[in-house]
Amino acid sequence: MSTDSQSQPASGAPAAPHHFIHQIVAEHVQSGRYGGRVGTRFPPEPNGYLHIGHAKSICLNFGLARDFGGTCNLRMDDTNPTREDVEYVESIRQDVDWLIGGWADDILALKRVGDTTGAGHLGKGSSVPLEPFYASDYFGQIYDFALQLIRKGHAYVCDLTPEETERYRGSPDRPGMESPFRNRTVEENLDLFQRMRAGEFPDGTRTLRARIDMTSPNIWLRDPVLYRIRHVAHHHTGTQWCIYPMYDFAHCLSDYIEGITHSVCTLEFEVHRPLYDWILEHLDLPKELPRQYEFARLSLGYTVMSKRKLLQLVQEKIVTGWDDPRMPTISGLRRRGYTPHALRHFCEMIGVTKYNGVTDASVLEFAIRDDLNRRSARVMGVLRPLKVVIENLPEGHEEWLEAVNNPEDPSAGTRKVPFSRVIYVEQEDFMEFPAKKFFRLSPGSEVRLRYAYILKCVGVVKDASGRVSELRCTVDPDSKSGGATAGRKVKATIHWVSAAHAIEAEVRLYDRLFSVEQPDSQEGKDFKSFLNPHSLEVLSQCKLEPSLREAKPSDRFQFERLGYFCADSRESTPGKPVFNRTVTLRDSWAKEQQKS
RNA sequence: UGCCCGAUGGUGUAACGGUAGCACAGCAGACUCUGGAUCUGUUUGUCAUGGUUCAAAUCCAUGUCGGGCAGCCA
Repeated sequence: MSTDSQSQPASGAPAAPHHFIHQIVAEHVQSGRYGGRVGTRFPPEPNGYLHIGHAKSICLNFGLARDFGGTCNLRMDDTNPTREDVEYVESIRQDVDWLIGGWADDILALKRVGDTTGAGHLGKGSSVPLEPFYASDYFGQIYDFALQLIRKGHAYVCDLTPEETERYRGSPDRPGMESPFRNRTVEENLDLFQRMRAGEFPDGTRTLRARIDMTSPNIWLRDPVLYRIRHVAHHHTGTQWCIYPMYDFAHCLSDYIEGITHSVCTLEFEVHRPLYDWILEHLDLPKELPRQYEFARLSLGYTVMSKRKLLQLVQEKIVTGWDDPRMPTISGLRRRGYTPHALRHFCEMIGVTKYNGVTDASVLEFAIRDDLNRRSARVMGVLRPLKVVIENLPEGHEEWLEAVNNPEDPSAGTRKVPFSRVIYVEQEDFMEFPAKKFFRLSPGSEVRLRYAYILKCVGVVKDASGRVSELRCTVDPDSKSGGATAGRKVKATIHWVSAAHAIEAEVRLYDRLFSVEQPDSQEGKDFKSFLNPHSLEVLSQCKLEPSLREAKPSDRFQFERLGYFCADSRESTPGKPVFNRTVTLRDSWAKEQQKS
């Protein structure tokens, strides 16, 4: 199969532009490097939940493997037991499965439970129990590589304290100084390193360091630490180890062990690349070496993307958890009602470069609207009810009107909605003193009730405080949808719900979490001082059409004229639904209002 | 005053020495029983200065601006 045909979407839609990493891989495949094979990996550290920035990396790594008939390993980059946890590995597994499901699940490579060789198996349709790869599965092999480096004179045990190590390292514009322990004999280094492993020394007293160049302009080449002592249990390896390899040492070797060909990471690792190569090149490694390539991480407007900051929001209970629908986490977006398809399309739209830009939040909103418009069933629900009594309808009047489920998809069919003498309409669809260009209800004006009659406002009832509490209206009996004068034009159509038939439900309106586009790059100010106080609004007495009573958790709908909503995956139950607003519909009336 | 990387409309990107294109956003209009969707049109751009070349967003030089690097974090 040609790589070209594989990289074309099946639909015949124009191919996504090939970014620079895609081009590099294409050249390698063409020239037969790595035997024409492509192996990528997605290597999160299990110290937090995945966010939409990880989604970009997932789409990149799985997409590359998919385009070239390769595989992508899901690997836990778990070399620091003090901050990692199984809760996170489970959430990562779930989020990845959800995001790539139906798109690249046959690209996902896992490994046999308990296997530590780095051999992968495709996750889909496997008959043996599989689990993600773990860098910690290679601690044995990585330890042996460390011994090899020592024997070759390329690594030494250093007794400098952390503070001293920092001092000896120098600074970016000033060379470092060599450690007094740099010239120990191979035998002494071997002995000391083995005793480090045996647990003879307390935390922080010794490290294993690469012997490179303390005067290098690249700080990461100034005898970087390869191993540190940590007498703590590891979530995956238990108490087998009290020394743990650093990222730089473990990552390139994990890539090598798994047969990764293209190791794709974000820009901040660019300066680590010489070290990645140095380690692999100073070991006796028979297989072709993996290479590292870097791209710009995603920044998205009106949110933050660092795991540290997201963790802070969770711990300080500013949000309800990692899956709070306002969070940019994959689990939060899922709970908010985002689809995997929309997220993938978003990742395709933003591209892959080495430029650190900020992606406009409207791109994400477009992606989800575009997808939900095609797929979601339309229903009617009134968020802020205003009672309407239709005076020319008899008491007890009831009829069931036909409504279209999805104008974008005729196969979705139709349903019946109940109509009666007392209905609710949206408060904001009525203005006692209509603004310019306001086409909806006002005293004496007419609107179309969606799928029903043309309604005329003939009276306004106010409560003691002067607030409009009820509308008195009449209906044009010939104007029923499909009826004699159904074609009569009125300026607006509004949604409604029959009072007698409505179900009452809680609806949560979400808005951006922050009120400025870049909350974490405001000079001298904490990102939390830019939280949007209106990021969540809970409406408890919304009136919804009765078909929604049995909505199942995670069911998605378009509430006509309002937006897309999704039954909450945690708190919604059939019979008592709770809805989250995923995103509003585009609203040109709101825009019009903002102008004035 | 170290090293590495980057710079194309408001935003994100494409163009690989040969007509600066796409998407989002914006604006204007058409259509519409969702002020949705759809359709049409449209404003706005190669960081600067030199050089190479018949021809430069693209190659070279210098400068400017932005990002990254001094964890026993990843």
